[in-house]
Amino acid sequence: MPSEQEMIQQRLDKRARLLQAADPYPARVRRTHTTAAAVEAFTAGGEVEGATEVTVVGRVTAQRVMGKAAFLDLRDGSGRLQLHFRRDVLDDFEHLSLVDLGDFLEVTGSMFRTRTGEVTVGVASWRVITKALRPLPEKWHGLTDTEARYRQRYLDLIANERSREIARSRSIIVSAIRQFFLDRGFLEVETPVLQEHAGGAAARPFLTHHNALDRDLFMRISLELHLKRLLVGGFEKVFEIGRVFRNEGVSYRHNPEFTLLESYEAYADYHDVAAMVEELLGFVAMRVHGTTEFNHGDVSLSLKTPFARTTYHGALLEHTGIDYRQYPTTAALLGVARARNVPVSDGASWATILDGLMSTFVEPKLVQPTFIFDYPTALSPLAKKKVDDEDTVERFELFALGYEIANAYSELNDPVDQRERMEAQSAKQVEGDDEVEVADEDFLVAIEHGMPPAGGLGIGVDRVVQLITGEHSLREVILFPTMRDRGDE
RNA sequence: GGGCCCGUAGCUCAGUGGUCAGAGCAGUGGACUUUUAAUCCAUCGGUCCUGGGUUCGAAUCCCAGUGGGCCCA
Repeated sequence: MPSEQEMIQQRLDKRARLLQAADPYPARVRRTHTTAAAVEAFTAGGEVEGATEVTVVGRVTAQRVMGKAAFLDLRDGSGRLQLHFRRDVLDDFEHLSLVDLGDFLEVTGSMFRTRTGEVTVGVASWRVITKALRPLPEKWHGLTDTEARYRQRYLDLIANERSREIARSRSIIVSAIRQFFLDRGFLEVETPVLQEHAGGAAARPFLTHHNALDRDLFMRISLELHLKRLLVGGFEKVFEIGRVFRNEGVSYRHNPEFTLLESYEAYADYHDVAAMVEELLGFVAMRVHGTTEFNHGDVSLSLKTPFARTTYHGALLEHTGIDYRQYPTTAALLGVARARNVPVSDGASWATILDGLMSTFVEPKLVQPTFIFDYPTALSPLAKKKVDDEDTVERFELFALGYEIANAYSELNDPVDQRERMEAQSAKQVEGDDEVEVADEDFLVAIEHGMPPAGGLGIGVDRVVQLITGEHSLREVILFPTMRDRGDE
């Protein structure tokens, strides 16, 4: 019999023996203090031995048994507290042999300080409130196997304080973002995940099927087109924090589902949005770090306003010497890319090649937060063209630590222009490029009713968490990242 | 997409062609009434990721696959 099975069987036997005395999984437990509050109450009360009675609950994380006495460590959400069991005090002392690391206990007793100085509960009564059947990771080295940490995140959270800290930071970040927008009078909304067309971005969607309607539906790849419908409907400031799904590879940089924030503000333009993004990131950093300047390893990052600003054309010129306007045809630009050893897939469009140059030579250099303004029209079918230059649109992206954090436009609201550009994208799809914007007739009809001028914003929330926590891998900031099949079950 | 590294007990890891694959922690049995990585004695526990191949002999070498990580694009 495999040893893991043996250990489980031993614990099942203990569970059965516990059951003879009392249910080791009671529905109701008593708790007068968290472990942190118990220590606090003891010290606040002048550390008088026997004066502070507490009932605490938590998980057993260590056992030091010495014949007629035992010390156990109990951990709850607030911290850790030592328990002291004595045979001369407890008539059920022998039942401690039925307790394993990982079990949950409810313990009542009075606080004292041991001669080695540790605040401890002298246990007067106790019971098991959850019997665990499987062993936890090793107490000293914990769980380091990356794969196990992702696949069994609960074990990672038990074993690694850093993982708990990232999860807490993420929660603070998301609630800070929400508060930031609510404070500015934005309305938080929820729009459909299941859509007839997966629009608003260029990405492969997931396809699913509605049985009752006998109809194929796509999972959304962005929030954009429905939020814009709400601008048509008269809301002036809306935002959504939502999960989107892109049917692409998995790696430390990409997860097929990720969290996107989008906001739309009527009567604002992309410069207004840029100013708001600066404030937003500073606000979030203050909430987590208490400062806008912090270090990640040897990189010191400043989210202090204002961020650096450059243009798409200027940034590419600066980092590569390439003036892309000199290469207006696909063939010409392809020659430039090949000369620089940038791999280009067959049939790549002019816009795709240009994007490849940017992501190869410019983006990795952008460590401190940097706005890149004014993108080529061909890359941005939903952004408004510049007044004096129809090959360029009012769009910026924000980069930091070498990756994209935010993307924003002065939103295209001319329905005629919008229709032409969506149809041009659809034509590319017919040519075989499956990562293009899809024409959404229902959306076009909506904006034909009139969508006010607006500034729109998209921010990858997972990326913001990476930026603020300094985590290199997306899989560290997503609690349950998508993993491949282990293939053994 | 390409390159490199890794996968051995529940966990953390040794073991680079030669007896029956090891240690620590965890588990089990014993000693121990202020320990805290408790200590001491004894002991159980293995699909060496999977499948092929080379060899008298493979955890170890080779090939393929698979899962993970890192780097490059």
